[in-house]
Amino acid sequence: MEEKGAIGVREESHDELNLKPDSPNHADSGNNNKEGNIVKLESAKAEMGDVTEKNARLKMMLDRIETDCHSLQLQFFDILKKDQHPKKSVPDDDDDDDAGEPDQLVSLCLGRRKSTPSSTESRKDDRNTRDEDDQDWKSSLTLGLESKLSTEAVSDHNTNPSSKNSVEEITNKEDEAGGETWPPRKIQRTISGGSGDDDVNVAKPSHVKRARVCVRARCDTPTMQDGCQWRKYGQKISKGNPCPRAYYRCTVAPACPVRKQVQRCVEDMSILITTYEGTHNHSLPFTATAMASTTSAAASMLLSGSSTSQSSDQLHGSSSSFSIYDNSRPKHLYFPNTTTTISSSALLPTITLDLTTPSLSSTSSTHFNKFSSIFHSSSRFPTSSLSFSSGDQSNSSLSTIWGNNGYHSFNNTLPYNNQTHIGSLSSAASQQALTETLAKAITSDPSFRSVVATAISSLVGANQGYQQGQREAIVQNLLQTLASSNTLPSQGEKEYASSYFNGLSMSPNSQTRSSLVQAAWPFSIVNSPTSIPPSKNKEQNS
DNA sequence: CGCTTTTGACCTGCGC
DNA sequence: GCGCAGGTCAAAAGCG
Repeated sequence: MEEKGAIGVREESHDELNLKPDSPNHADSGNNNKEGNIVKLESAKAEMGDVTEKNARLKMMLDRIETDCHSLQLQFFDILKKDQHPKKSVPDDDDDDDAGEPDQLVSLCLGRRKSTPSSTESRKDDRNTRDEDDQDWKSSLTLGLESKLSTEAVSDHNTNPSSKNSVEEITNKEDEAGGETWPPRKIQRTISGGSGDDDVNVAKPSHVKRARVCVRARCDTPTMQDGCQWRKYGQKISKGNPCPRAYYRCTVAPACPVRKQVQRCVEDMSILITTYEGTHNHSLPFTATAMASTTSAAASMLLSGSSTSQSSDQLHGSSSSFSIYDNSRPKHLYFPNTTTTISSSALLPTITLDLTTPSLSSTSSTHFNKFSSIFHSSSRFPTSSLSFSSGDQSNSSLSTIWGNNGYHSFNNTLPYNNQTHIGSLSSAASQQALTETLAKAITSDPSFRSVVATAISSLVGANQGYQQGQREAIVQNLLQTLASSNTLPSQGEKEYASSYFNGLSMSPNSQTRSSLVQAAWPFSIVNSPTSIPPSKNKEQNS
């Protein structure tokens, strides 16, 4: 983790400090310098002691966090397991979830449910090779920020070896498989069974190579500005939508395998549906990492959710994680008012982040109102419901995080997922409860942490004009504070966290933005200090 | 001239 | 097997 890295750096600096008195400059200086250096040495020693102490504390905290994380995952899994047995249907589950699909929908609702086109794209799959698919799918579920995922998913790794696939590993896999960073044809042949092709045999047969993250957002421009450079390589009119679907590939690096599809929503032309696919094999500018981390977090939620299948295959045995393959009733985590849908159109599992909820258009709404999700899955991947819906009465622990009105939970409303409870607690109590719950979620789920970090980062950058370093520091401090509130329940820290969210939400700038989506989400990078000049974004011209 | 976009052709998978 | 739809390729055109 980052703390470990910091520790290493600090220790190195100690060695340097110890050597300094022997430097030539030191020898040439007089008594004053000598005394000064002695003082410096003393202060350095004192600092060293401080740092050592801090390191020890950090290590202890890290251990605690990991322990808590593991136990929370176990608890979470138990809860989900219990939920499997009772009634199957979720009261407020929309028809679009269940109507057309055989009972294998995954509803991972992070807020208000909304029907999304992707749900209609879902297809069936009753393949016998599900176990292999599971592994391949999982190995493909990381998108974007490799460092984040690889470091933050430590707890995941502890319980789920299959989730260890970092982006690099995935990229290497792809490279090994075909010598190409993106061999779609080969993949397709592999997926389809590919019995005939010799060169395909290198790759393990599977029909899933990566996850897709679909982002629905209101956007006036032809494409969303996510900080990356894209080159359009195709355009198609898809059935049922008069608006053409444009195909882009990342051009930041020559061999970057990441692609995206952009299409207007047929129901609301102001909504842009962007589907990201693949993993960047290069470093990204901060503006791009915001989106990358968002998509990677979403994908990694999918990853963590699928980390242990409870399907009949029992491939991965038992573990502390839940599985979206699990043919159980919907599981609920909760993000306010962003609709996230997991589906499996064609060959790829897809998560849809819907940022177009009604609250988006309200200038009085808070940022986190735009951050709700539904994970909705269907079809091809025998899946269980993993729902973050606010309306479900049987939510998991994480579903208590955001509250029905999203960020309002941070802002003096009840942090309960259950709608019927909204507003039934006093603000102080709700803030405290919320903060504790949030802390648990952050410490227990690296993916969630990543999502929160991304959201906060975007808010900080967009609304307060911080530079990148400041932004990252703020985010880390905030997350650390929130995480600490779970194990070190300082009221001051909790208040800080709550007030911080209040501050973010009440930023006057955010309400004057022409696009609330952009102000509230990584897309706000357009106006952030580190954003890429418009001229760089060729996609604008598409 | 080099890069990007456009666009028709082609390939593949799926459903009937 | 056939047709349809999604996705990609690659030559031609456009642009700075």
